[in-house]
Amino acid sequence: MVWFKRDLRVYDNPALTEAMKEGPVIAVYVLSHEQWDKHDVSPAQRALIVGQLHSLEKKLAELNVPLLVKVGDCFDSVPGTLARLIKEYSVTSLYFNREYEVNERRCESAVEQSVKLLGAEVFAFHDACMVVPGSVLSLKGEPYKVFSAFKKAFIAGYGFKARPVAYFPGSQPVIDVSSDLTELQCIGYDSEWLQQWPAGEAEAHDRLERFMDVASRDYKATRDIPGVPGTSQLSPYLAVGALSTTQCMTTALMANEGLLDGGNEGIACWINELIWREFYRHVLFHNPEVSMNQPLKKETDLLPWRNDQADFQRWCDGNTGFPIIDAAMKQLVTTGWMHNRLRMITAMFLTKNLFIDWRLGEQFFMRHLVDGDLASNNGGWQWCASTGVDAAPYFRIFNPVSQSKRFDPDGTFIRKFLPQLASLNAKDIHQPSLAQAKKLNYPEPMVNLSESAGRTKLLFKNLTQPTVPDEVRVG
DNA sequence: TATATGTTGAA
DNA sequence: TCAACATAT
Repeated sequence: MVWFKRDLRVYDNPALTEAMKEGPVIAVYVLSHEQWDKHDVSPAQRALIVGQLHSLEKKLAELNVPLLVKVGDCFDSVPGTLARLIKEYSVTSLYFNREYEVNERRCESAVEQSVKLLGAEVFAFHDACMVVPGSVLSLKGEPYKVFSAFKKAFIAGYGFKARPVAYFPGSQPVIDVSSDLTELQCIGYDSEWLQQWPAGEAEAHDRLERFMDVASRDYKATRDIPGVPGTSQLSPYLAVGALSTTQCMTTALMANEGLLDGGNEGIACWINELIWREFYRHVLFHNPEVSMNQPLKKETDLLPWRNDQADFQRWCDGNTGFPIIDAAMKQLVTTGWMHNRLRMITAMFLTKNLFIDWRLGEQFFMRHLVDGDLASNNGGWQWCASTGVDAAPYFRIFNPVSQSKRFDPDGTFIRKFLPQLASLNAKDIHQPSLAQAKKLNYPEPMVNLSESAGRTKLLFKNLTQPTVPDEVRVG
């Protein structure tokens, strides 16, 4: 039996390939609303998972592998559900790919125990990383805390550490079990999202192929411009496992003469992003705090993060009075996705200008992102909040207006998501005057950027060097 | 994956 | 006047 999780694909799926070597296989997927709620899985991602399960059922059927979808109450019900199936179908061994989040690891251990008690064997594989997490260590045997050092070691070891692409399994003889997705039919989800983010491995592969063309020409120049669709947009497919990072890297390497660094500028730049994803997954593997709402830099939890509901709501709703922020938040809520440059700008604004707890922003993103992934989302937020490993230095605070002028120079992106500002010229659109704002019924800026950034710098500075600030020192 | 501010020197 | 550069946060 193969237990599917966030690896909803038949190509490059080590657990599936290995299981099918040994004998007749049935596939199972267990889901629960409560677990989705607890992990803040967005409606967009729920739809993509449901769609992907339907698509997976068809792909597996071509291999004569039946898929059983079981709906349980929560994580705790997973071992029992699997145990029931193991008894019902006289299963002798369970195959699955590992996950590294704390809850997922606990769940896997519980499953392993209960399966072994039944006398069945367990075979676990790695599919979510390009190299096994825990295998990229410094000479002192410690995990890397700085991306550039991690990248160097990752590249140096890639040749002998990289997980090979799992070969495509041949179909098995027809067995006397048929697919059963009836419990999946009862799962409520909003199928509208599937229009924007169609499910299916074929869709993911198409997008990868199309992107490689664009990447090699324009990625370096356009990847930071939210008004241009210059990024791969593959993250939703990576998040549900319709595609693996190994497949992405293999494709990129083929287009770059096997070079992990250098060669084609655009492709090398994208490979760098794939390594960031890998880095954050390794960081999550080594640091359980990532899965437990705690900062990697412990001392930053002493910062007096504000818990201002009204201000937080304005950020969520895109009513901050800063066009680039507001347009970005509209993009998130309406499309389930936000451009990476904008994720940094909005996160930096929430944490450094509004000084609101990064965890509120992290959760809001998870609740709306179709590509929500704990490791990547938490990594990005802790980078922006300066609470993580290799985080942005606390004094390097983005100015949303400067960023807007630099990365959305003619206001194309702002105009798309804030049509009320469409009439403003390229100069004014980044920061409408009070008169323009009033006329267009657009909110005034909710904070003074330099004052708020200055306060945050001071709070961080006092955290690391606790001294009386100059301003209140006498003499 | 920064920004604000101040200095310098060419025009 | 302003680009180029240095520097502090």
